[in-house]
Amino acid sequence: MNPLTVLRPVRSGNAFEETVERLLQAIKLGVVAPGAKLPPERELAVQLGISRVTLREAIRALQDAGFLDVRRGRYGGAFVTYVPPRPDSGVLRQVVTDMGTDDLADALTFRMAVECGAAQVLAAGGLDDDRREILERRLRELNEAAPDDYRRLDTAFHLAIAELTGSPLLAAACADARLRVGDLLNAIPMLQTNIEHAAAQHEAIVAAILAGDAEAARRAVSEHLEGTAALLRGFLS
Amino acid sequence: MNPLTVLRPVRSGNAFEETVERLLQAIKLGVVAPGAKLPPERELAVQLGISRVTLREAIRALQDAGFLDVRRGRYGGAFVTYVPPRPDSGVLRQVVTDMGTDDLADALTFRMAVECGAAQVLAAGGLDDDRREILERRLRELNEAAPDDYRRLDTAFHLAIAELTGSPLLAAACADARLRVGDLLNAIPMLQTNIEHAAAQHEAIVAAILAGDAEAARRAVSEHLEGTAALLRGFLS
DNA sequence: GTTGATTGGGCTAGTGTTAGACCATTGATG
DNA sequence: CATCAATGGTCTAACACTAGCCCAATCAAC
Repeated sequence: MNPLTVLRPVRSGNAFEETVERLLQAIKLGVVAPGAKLPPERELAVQLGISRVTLREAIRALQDAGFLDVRRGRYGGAFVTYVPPRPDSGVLRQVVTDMGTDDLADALTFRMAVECGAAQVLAAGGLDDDRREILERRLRELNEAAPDDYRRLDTAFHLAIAELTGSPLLAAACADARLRVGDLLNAIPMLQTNIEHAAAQHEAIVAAILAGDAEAARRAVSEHLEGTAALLRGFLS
Repeated sequence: MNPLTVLRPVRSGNAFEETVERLLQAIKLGVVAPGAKLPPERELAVQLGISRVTLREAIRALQDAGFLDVRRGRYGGAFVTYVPPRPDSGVLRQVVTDMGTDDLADALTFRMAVECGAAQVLAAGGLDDDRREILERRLRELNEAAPDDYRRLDTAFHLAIAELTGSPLLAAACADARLRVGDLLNAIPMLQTNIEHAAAQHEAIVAAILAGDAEAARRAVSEHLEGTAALLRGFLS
């Protein structure tokens, strides 16, 4: 048992850096849509478990970097100005090289494991009617998505699988995995054939989960993610 | 997409508390065996990404609580004095109620997902000869374990599967999952039939991984963990 | 207009955390 | 028995972070 796995850093950085990273990824992932605003500072600071001062520094950094527009007064707030860049293979190559091959492989492996695990657990555990409906609604919304909303709703769909397991730890792990590949996914050009292919796979995933077939759910997610992973790995060679 | 999943706390507590928790679980899990010592403070502080002062406060707390014996001078250090209590269903009931049913279910679900995911990924990715040997050695050591070493080597075996994927993120997630159920596993009485049953399942897991059968690996881990989970859930009713 | 609720902006005092230096103790080695 | 390397013990100055408070701006409602 490698002690370095257990006795690993208890903190990944200072509170300011972690907060900037979190907010940035929330923005890039579309958790807060362009034009919408973040929760009020006082609320958000509580959610993130940090002081308002630290949160404000992070917001200030994102404002300076052009991701947010902060307005004072009632009905004010921190509004998202960032709009995802048009996917482009040049951008993708840049993002991949920025990330480093080791980190990329790590993130892809991690994502494969936790998302497959979540689908398996959800299928095996069974869903009540409310949860079935949520899952089906997410799928429907994704299928009807306008191109600009596709990434956001795709993320929402995948995260919903983890959230529906009822395990906050698992949901957090899947969210973290998604955050780590967020820039990559945003940079992948969306071809019509890819979208159709993905839609079929999404249907298969939902069908397997609703059928309570853990085996098939795992396999469907695995195949779905393998497509993305293979595409990204292609850029390493 | 639930914003609370993404905009969750960036810190789980202060550095001191997190460090105490980490060290305590490392001790309970047998990462540092009874009678052995922790790495020197200066090294350990770097590994944990904290200052020596904070680390020393944590070590002091564990010393006061009777888990460590700290000795000065060359060949000194912080020696583990803790020895796992004899498993006992009274202790188990206590641990389960202390933990709370929600946290327990969360931890078990999380563990099921990440360990199944790790086995699947490892089987699918294939192993070179060095890694095959490590996996086989862990299994052999576990099968030959004396009763007092069983838990420690069982943890080492399960963690090895995650570590062998080469994904630090995944290894960390599995270690975290294991830490969260560590107290529970330590409190489960080990019956001879259980050990034999577990041994057969461990063999099946390794066989599936070495055969590159992701499907079977996932299923074998799932069945293995389901046994423990069912036993623990029994204590909730 | 005036008001009032909501929101960001800023300040202060106190606590947590860090980096680095230096001291004290121990025990194997010569 | 003197030495010395390794280790825990302690101190300080600087920085990070927090809680709490009040101020300033905005705008819908009246």
